[in-house]
Amino acid sequence: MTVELPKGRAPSIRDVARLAGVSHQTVSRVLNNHPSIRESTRARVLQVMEELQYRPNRAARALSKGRSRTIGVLSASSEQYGPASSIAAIQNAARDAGYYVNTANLASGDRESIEAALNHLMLQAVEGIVVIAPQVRVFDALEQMSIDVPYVTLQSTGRQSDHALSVDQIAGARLATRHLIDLGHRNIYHLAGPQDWIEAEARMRGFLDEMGARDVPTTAPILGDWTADFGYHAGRELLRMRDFTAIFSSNDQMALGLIHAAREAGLDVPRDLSIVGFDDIPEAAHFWPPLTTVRQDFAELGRRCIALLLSSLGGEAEGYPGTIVPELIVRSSTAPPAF
Amino acid sequence: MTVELPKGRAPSIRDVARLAGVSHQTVSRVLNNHPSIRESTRARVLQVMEELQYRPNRAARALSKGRSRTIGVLSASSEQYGPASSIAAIQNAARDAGYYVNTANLASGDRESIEAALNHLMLQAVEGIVVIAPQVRVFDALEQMSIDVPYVTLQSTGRQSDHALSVDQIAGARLATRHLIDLGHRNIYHLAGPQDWIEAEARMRGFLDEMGARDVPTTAPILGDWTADFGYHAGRELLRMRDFTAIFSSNDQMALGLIHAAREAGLDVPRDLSIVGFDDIPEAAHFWPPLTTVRQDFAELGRRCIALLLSSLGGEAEGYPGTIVPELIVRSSTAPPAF
DNA sequence: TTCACAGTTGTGACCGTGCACATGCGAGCA
DNA sequence: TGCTCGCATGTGCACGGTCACAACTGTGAA
Repeated sequence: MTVELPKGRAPSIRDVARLAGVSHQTVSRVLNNHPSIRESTRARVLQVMEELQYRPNRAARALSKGRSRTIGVLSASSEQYGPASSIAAIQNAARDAGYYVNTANLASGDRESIEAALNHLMLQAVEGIVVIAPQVRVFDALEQMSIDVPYVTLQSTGRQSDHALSVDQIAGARLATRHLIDLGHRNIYHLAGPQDWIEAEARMRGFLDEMGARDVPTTAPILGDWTADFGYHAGRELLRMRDFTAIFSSNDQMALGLIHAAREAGLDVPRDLSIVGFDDIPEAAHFWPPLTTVRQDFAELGRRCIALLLSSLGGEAEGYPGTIVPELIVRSSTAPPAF
Repeated sequence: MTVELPKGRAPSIRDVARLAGVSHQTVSRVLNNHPSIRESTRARVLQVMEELQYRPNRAARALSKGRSRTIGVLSASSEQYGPASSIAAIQNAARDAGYYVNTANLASGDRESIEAALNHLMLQAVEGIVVIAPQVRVFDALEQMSIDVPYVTLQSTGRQSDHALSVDQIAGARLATRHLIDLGHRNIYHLAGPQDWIEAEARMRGFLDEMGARDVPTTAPILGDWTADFGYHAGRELLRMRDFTAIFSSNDQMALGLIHAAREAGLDVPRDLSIVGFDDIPEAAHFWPPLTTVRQDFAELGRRCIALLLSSLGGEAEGYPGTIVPELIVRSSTAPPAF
């Protein structure tokens, strides 16, 4: 027996209902696992759904329930390993929780671009926003546009503690700095990330805290842009005066550029110069020399991020997971200073 | 004067209509830039929208028009530079065209995982799908699930020419191979990508074509998994018998691993061993030695991909852009063989 | 004057789903 | 028997847009 298919459109619950000999509401109940459905009825409905290749219409559901089940991700430099990993993890976690994810990329860091991206997300009626970007400016924009969906960022911000995931970037940076100090270094530079990225700020804070705690004098951190190119050029500048024996770089890519510059200047890493990175990208173990760095679990970060956002969406407020502490991975780019 | 806001819900076109003293249909026409609207009416409506902070409801629009304006991206290894760059470009291009993008990540390459991802996308009523994954299996799944939305992949597949973007990966691979042959190498290995990735296959084909055209005998390519780790381990295996003087790696990460293995074995790159990569990731210029590689314009790829998909969606079938030819970037990881 | 016509605006139905409420039915109990 | 109660199911409407069609206006030509 062939079923009569509706002409152009996709089958709706009413089509299913008609063929199963029930009301559309019964079909809806089957879809939503309502308890009071006779088993035989449920089976019949499910069978018709199968025959018709029925798929619920998300737009209709969203319209009727007033909820989009969509989470927005506002991201910058999403082609880099760290952000990309987090985004992937966020998408997986959201999908497991029955949510959809929409990503808006920042063309640049200016207000106009941020507003465009936020508008794009708001037009889709996202229920929450995850920020992976220069958060300071984004937060300003969020407030100024009077956007009232909950938002979350991957790093703690200090001023927005409710929205923050407490990944202890500061502890990670202290770990890296302590490692250098313990090796005997006293003249240590810090190559930081862009100014208003929270990660960059937290890592810088960790560096300064540890240096202060150990009474090691510091120089002003250099603000970079996360790229290997920047690390290379900054390295060339720095190496004009060799008044340091170690550098703590705010991410692995810039560390790679630094190593490149050091080698070009005829220095051996780690004999003449120790370098520590941050992130532990998969390539870091294969740099030459293999990079000592601080491992971040980006995937776990993404998962917790979604957990936090969902609990903030009024869902099951499951116990808030504790702080993630990054881990120092010692490889071969660090050694005691040569005197 | 304060406007009377509707209580809980967001304002709808009917709220705007009431306050502007027009019908809801007139508001709709303003939204859709209908030509026959008196300028004064349009201005009044726009002003009320501004006052009410009105935002159109995407779900309602999608429901009534029967179009979701959403494109799905099916992606694997989306945390790697190449895929991540393409995804970002796709998102930007789609946004510019007024589309939304939803990404589904493949947990693994098995059929179950692919079907779950495709289901996720279909539940959102995506109008088209971009595939950045082991396409062979995904295409099988697409056919078997009788999914009838148009789909596109970043690379030409041979058998699915309608859905393909003709980026000449083969030409890129030939460029790399030719470079090695021209330097004088005759014993060249190829470290390929995973078996059913179209990119991997195309690059392998280019390698074999060029070797054949120059009458250089070849050995069977080694199938890798795109990671630096794999390149490292494959390199250690290969270097047990040093019956080659050059390797063409299917991407830059594996090339990095190869260099690592070569150095550990006491070989100098490029004096004892020449290595060519593929992609030109931003870090490739800072490897040691800086990597000779084939540059792909991932962003352009993403843009054209969306252009193709949109034209396939029946939109403005704008002239199909020509083939992108990758470019060989010669750095310091290649040299004539030492005899 | 009358009519055709273009420009501008309004009316009501419809898209697919979920909710509130109503209804039918059988079991348990006084 | 009559009543209550809980399960299983049905009816009608709301959600916020768009579409088809109707209606009203003013203008120019016959």
